[in-house]
Amino acid sequence: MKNISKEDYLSVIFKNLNYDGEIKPNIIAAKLSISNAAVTDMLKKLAKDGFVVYKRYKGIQLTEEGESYARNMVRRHRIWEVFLNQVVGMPWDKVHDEANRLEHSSSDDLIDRLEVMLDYPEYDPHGDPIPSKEGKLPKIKKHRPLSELKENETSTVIRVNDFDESFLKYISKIGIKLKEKITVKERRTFDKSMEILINGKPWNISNKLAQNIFVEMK
Amino acid sequence: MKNISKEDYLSVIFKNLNYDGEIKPNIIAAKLSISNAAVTDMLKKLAKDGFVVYKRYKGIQLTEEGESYARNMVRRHRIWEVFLNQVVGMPWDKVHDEANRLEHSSSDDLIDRLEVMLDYPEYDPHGDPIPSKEGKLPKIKKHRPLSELKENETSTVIRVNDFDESFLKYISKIGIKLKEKITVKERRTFDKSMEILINGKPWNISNKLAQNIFVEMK
DNA sequence: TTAAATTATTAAGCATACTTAAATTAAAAT
DNA sequence: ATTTTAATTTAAGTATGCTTAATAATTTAA
Ligand SMILES: [Mn+2]
Ligand SMILES: [Mn+2]
Ligand SMILES: [Mn+2]
Ligand SMILES: [Mn+2]
Repeated sequence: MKNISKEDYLSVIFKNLNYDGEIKPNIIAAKLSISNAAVTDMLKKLAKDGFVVYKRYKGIQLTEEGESYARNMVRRHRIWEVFLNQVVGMPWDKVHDEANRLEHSSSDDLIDRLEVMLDYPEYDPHGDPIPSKEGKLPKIKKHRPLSELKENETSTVIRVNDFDESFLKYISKIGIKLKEKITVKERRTFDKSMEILINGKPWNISNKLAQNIFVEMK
Repeated sequence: MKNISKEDYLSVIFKNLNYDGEIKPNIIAAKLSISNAAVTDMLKKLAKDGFVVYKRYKGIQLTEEGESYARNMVRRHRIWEVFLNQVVGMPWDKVHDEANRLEHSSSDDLIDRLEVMLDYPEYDPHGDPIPSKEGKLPKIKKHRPLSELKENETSTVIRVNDFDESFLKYISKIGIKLKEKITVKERRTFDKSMEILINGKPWNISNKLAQNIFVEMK
């Protein structure tokens, strides 16, 4: 293939399939910030290429080929993120955007070399699992958004959403990182904001922030 | 800018300017393997963008902005090559193609980080000089193609053309690398092929091969 | 210095990946 | 069950970066 747009469509589809393995066009459009019409267009092409199953007005599915292509894109993305973070020393709030471009520009050979250098990492800097060359995903602990914790519950951060630089920058600043313990001290019904304890220090965070941080579900 | 095509045009123009700082469209077309018509088209766009000076039927020049953009592209390319070769362990015959894609997909910040990691390298794996962030090129020794050496002359390889994988693979195989000494034992007028000595071993090489290897001019 | 060859430009057309607007279908609300 | 809203598709159009064919200008050779 080798087509940045198509690769981005496949990644978005793969990462947003529902429990039936389907996705609706408007979700794709929203994630890619393009019109629904453009998505319809592209879905027809992807179907002709054999990457998706497309029937008008029905949920979109990935074919086996589409899924494996998409999974490989996710692999590329996350291996780049680990590499940029661990080897190049780029902060975790910068690696996602950089990887979003590099993922389309590297040979499988390069990705494999990076993986070896990194000694086969299983998770990216934000806690997302990295598919192996064979397409297998490592197990990831059950988790839920921090926003769902009850008052006085404590849990451990195991994943954060990685697509917004300023979000990551801010949570780093207040001491949130992977494996960090967080306690919810107070939940406010009015705006769902909460007071949390990190390293003994109290912070007020919005519901939207809490929705993008994921903690262990024991 | 951020446009792969335009970046490639600027690189090719920069690397192929004649001594008057000009280049003709057909050279660009040949280097990019596209039609002359496409080049005329794009030159108009690049002129409108302020990157080149374009007057119908005249030699093309880079503006100051165009030159600095192009120089930075060359910098990106060569830093990637060094990184891939030295850090990732990719052989020198593979790094050019990989860098040709990565050069368009990396932030200046990433390039600068790679440069620091590599401790400000001055030459790429093929002996080409790397422009500094400020656009300065390190001095490179005077050199000439191996094909111009006289019989029984010996000289040191300081640069090789990097755009053909099989060429690089072959010359590696027969022991040619940077800083290697080569002696010309015999030159044949018929096809300009020559017998050379590398590490005491004799090899027959074609004129075309010899034209792509550059040795010190003392 | 004229003719021939080469190079450059224009013109028309194509594929890709978008857009907005209008029409159609499906889903949700009453 | 009907209406309203939302999602999807179709249609028409745009910008980009190419193509080939025809034309024009320049360069080279005779
Ligand atoms: Mn990411
Ligand atoms: Mn990530
Ligand atoms: Mn190169
Ligand atoms: Mn090189």
